[in-house]
Amino acid sequence: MQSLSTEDYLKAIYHASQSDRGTVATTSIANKIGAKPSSVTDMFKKLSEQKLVKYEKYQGVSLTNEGVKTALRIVRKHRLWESFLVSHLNFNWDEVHQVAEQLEHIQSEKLTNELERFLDYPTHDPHGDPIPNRALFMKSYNKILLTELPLNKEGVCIGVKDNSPDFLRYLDRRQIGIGTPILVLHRENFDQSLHIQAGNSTLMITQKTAENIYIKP
Amino acid sequence: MQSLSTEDYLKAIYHASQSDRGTVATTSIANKIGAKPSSVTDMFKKLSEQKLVKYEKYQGVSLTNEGVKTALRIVRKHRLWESFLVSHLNFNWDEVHQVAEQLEHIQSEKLTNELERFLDYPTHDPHGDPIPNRALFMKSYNKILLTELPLNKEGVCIGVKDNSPDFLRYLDRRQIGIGTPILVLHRENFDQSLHIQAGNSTLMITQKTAENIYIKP
DNA sequence: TAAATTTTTTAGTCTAATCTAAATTTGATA
DNA sequence: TATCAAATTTAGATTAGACTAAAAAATTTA
Ligand SMILES: [Mn+2]
Ligand SMILES: [Mn+2]
Ligand SMILES: [Mn+2]
Ligand SMILES: [Mn+2]
Repeated sequence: MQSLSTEDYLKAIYHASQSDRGTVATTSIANKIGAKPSSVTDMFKKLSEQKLVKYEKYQGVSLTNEGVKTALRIVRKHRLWESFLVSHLNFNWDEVHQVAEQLEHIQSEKLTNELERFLDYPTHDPHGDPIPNRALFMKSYNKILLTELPLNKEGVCIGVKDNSPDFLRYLDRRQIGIGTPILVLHRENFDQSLHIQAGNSTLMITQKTAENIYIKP
Repeated sequence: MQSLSTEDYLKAIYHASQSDRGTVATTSIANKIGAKPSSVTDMFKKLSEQKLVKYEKYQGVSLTNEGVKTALRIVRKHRLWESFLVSHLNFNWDEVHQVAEQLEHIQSEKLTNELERFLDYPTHDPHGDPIPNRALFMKSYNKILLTELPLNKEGVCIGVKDNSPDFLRYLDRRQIGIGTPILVLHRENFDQSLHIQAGNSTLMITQKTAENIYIKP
């Protein structure tokens, strides 16, 4: 049984190794967790003793199989709770993360599995991220960034890379959400900004926005 | 904002002062919490500094108004979650306490209030205990112990005093639950055991059982 | 490749929450 | 009311998780 803190570290390492592929650096976790690098080093040692990560001084960490499983159990709970908050408790997708950050630590297999059943076995959370099933398996669609969608080829928004409330509320105001059909009408060469059709409306978005939106082509 | 531990102490003090009326002794909390008396003394001092309890050396503690409010906010969450687990997640009433013990610490007013709305503003939890509303007000029925129910006077089970899984499962086997109509057919003078009619079946229960069942006369 | 910079670790400190053992106070008993 | 037992507090130690400051290693730059 892990402490709340070690669970957050494992999850952070898991997410970091998804994007970085391979070993994860001390500072990258320090930034994610909001702790000092020296604290992260301490935790790396602790996790290493528990055989949840492989750690070599100055070389960063990587999750062991057991570490991945533990991380995925947290991710599963996090995303199931986010789904519940949106589907039944009137939360908006920009409000759920903070609360799920706490709920993900509740220890009860029965609770997790019954929640999953109650939600009718959802496969993706409100941000379009895949939810590991009971066996910790998840299938993600193959997806591209909106920056990669060819001109005049219809796509559908299926997720976001940046989960910050600021970005999510910005998308709300632009009426872009999961499921919104999107068409790139024009790509401005000068600054890579895009004119797109999102649902019924035509609008302009910056490159930075486009590279945080996932598209099913 | 309180730590998980201080919240559990406040709740324990609240419950103890409900039954004991007045100040609460160090050992009584030590037993409830499962800690040593010396640890409890330390916590009493901390809570006293935060003005959540009134504490005088060797004289025990009593909650301040602010302490009562804080305790009731925890109790509210505990009982709402218990209700949710039973009504939507297929938990039995003997399984919910342990999980609610964790869920009660989740910090989100919106979550609590939306959960309450989702459950349609329940007034009592699965054990028959009253749920404080948003204003922390709760009205409890007036109730008596089954030991006090007069012979041949119809009553209804509306709660239990002992919430332990052992007792609750025992009641399940006897088909006694919240709402079960109960009639005392005979009281044995020798050992105060009772012959009762519970729902459709007639059965014998000990005094100890009877004094843990609340009845609406 | 040597120097400078950045990253990471070590050493030492702090706080919250716990404990044990010893001292103190209270309250009951003789 | 003096004595004793029980309850409570104090003193001192421990553990997890964090921090700062300084040292060491790795990496980048000149
Ligand atoms: Mn978390
Ligand atoms: Mn999410
Ligand atoms: Mn609790
Ligand atoms: Mn209850």
